[in-house]
Amino acid sequence: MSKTLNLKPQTPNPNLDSFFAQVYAVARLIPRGRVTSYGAIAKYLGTARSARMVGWAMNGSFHTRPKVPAHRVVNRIGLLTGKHHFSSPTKMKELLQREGIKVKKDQVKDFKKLFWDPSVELSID
DNA sequence: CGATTGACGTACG
DNA sequence: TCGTACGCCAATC
Repeated sequence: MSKTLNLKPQTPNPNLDSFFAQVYAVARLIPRGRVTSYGAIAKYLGTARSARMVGWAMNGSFHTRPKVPAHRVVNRIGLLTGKHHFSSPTKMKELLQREGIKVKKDQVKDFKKLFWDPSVELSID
């Protein structure tokens, strides 16, 4: 094939490619009306120290299909830190409220109660 | 190519 | 208990 595969690996590390896919997969598993944190997902994937990468992966989630409920992913204190990255800074809040989650000033109410931990819900039992 | 940033979290004082 | 420092790793300047 004369057609050279000028493939520019968007992910230099093939291992990381999986990482992003896993992040999306787990995020989609978040039940409606529940939330989780970046660290929880990272920890579930075995990269607890790379919680930042989870958020970075979320950046691509918008153009990833099926769409990922990124609004259900907040930081460890239940703060909507990523709201600014949505269509509208209030979109994330409204999406959560739409699912019955009460949000007060970018803070998820009863966060601990609504917290969906993949390493627990998807537990090894 | 080097330095800085970023949707976070943990460790340390 | 609160504030600061560091680590992660990719993307951007």
